[in-house]
Amino acid sequence: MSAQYIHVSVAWPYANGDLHIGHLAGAYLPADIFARYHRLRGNHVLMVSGSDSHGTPITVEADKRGTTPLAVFEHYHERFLQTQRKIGVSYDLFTHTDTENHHLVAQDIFRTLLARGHLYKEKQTLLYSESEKRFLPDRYVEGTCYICKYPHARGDQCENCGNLMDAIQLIDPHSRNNPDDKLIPRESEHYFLDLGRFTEAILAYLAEHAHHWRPNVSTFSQNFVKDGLRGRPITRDIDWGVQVPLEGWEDKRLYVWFDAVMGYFTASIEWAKNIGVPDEWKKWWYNPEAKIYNFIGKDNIPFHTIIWQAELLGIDGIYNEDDPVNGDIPLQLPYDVPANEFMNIEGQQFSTSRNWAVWLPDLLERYQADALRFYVARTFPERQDSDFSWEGFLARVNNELLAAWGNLVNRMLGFAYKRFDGAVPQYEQLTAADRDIIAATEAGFDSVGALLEQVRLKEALEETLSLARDVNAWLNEREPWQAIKADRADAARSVYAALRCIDNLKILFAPFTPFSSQQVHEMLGYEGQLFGELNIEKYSEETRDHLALVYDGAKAIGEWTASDLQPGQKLRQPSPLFTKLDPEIVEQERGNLGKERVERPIR
RNA sequence: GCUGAUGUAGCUCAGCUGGUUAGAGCGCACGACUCAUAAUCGUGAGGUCGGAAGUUCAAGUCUUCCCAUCAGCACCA
Repeated sequence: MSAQYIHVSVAWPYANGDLHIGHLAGAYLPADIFARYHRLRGNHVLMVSGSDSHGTPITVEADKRGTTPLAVFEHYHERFLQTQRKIGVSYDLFTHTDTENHHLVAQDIFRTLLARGHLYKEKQTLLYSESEKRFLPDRYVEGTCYICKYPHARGDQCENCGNLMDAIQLIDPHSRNNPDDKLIPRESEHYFLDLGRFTEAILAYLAEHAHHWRPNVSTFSQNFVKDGLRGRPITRDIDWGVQVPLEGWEDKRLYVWFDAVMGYFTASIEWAKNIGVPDEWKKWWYNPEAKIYNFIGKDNIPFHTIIWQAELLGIDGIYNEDDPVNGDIPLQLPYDVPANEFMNIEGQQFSTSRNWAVWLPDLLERYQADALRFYVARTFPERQDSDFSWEGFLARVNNELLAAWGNLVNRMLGFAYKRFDGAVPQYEQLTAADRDIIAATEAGFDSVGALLEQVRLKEALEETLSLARDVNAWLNEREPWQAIKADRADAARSVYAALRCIDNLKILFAPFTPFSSQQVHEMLGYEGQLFGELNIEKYSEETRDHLALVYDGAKAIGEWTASDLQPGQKLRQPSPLFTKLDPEIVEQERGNLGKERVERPIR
């Protein structure tokens, strides 16, 4: 089978605070496991994402700190790069939305949609601040709830009675920052994306794809369309964001949801520019054989199963009309949108305001990246919400990852190293049982691989773990530590078989726990890296520079194929793969929840 | 209010289109082993599958109602 083109589109985090366990569980880790699997398969993977620099969450945070949106997003963008590098999310490009490239492509998309009649103008009544000379976004507006008379209702929702509302419905609306600043309703003209025009095309798209989607995603999407697709405003009266590329619209910006989803596309284009082959992105976006997978959290489903598709349908052919060979190929829509549900923490919903959260930079100071990856992957909310608990973390890491896999590696590599002169044993002929266990782990390349291709990641990990247990069970039957006393040749056979199984398992585990697989690879005496390197690079555009996280796979030699371990190969001194966790961490970590957090520099 | 989802052993979860004594891992008990970070392996005890009714030769698996939890959407005030 020839190499496939796999695009891994990963949700863009708002750069207004650190990454937490929910980000990892919802999108980044599933995407990375999937991408690493395909990298091992030798497929052409393009995995992109970036920081969402725009949007009111950023400006709100900037106001709170008395600084600029630019400073806020650049601060967190850099922390995102460091954090994701440490936990090993292998983006080909993790950029942000405030690059020249993103602005220009987003504006081209706007113009294309406008030229083709997919946008319409409409007047909206919004709240205007005389003193600030601007329209205030809903989140900046406070007033008395027209339902329950609660005096501090927000412009988008009343915290007291929970009702959603339009800001103009508030009684006595005023600015949140300045209660004396009375707001007045004023008309403002905005562009809307005419989603209704795409209803038929979206229905056809869903009919074609939804059967292989997760049920929660496909049901939700179909209901969303059934409810009727209404136009959505794509411009706002703000000054932070992508400029609307029209004369007379200098005071307005593209609405953040509109420019953020196109990041998958704009980042692909940036990636191609960065590597010096400007058209390279078309191998995914204008290739009917390519498959685009969009990893997101459930809160974003309609944007990624309907609205993004509408945008793509609306710009079909963009940057490709003049291509003499591929000019007729349609722009590709996502093949699958494997959205995860939410990961709660110790039974409660995640919340930044209460600091009921588990922050990745803090975790990475104290725990191994692979231990976190393993536990989170083991409890992925693939079908329903799941729960992150410290007790669970302790149990899964100590009793599963360390006991079943780490210990298997440690016991046999240690045994071989000590008793067979630091080398893979030479052997005469394997027993049937030895051949069987090798074959069983080799079969994992098909069974685990099939699950990974279907994005059934939890099952894939469970299957892998179960193979490691099978090897432990077989080993207890074979007892090379007994055999070596009387029949060294027999011990050599079984130890060789064990090492070969470990060599297979190393690859099967690699998408989940890449760092420790690399360690096993080295302890087995191999050279080279299973995966490439993650680097933080600086890219310069005409008016500004930006940092990005970039995967360099040039030196990667890992392959999703069975081991061909050679007898006699020199081993390296083995050491334990995983650190055993002290049960005391459970109480300590629980104690941190809900308390104020101090952000520390990432080392 | 509407729509959707979830509720299965102490814990975390699997159980596709209904079909033999309801599964896994962890935890627990007992036993084996000692190469290994007291890790591993075997055996076992644990569930009237949220509740009630119904369809069926047969129901965690379908239908209805109810309870609980969660999410999305809408609307009137």
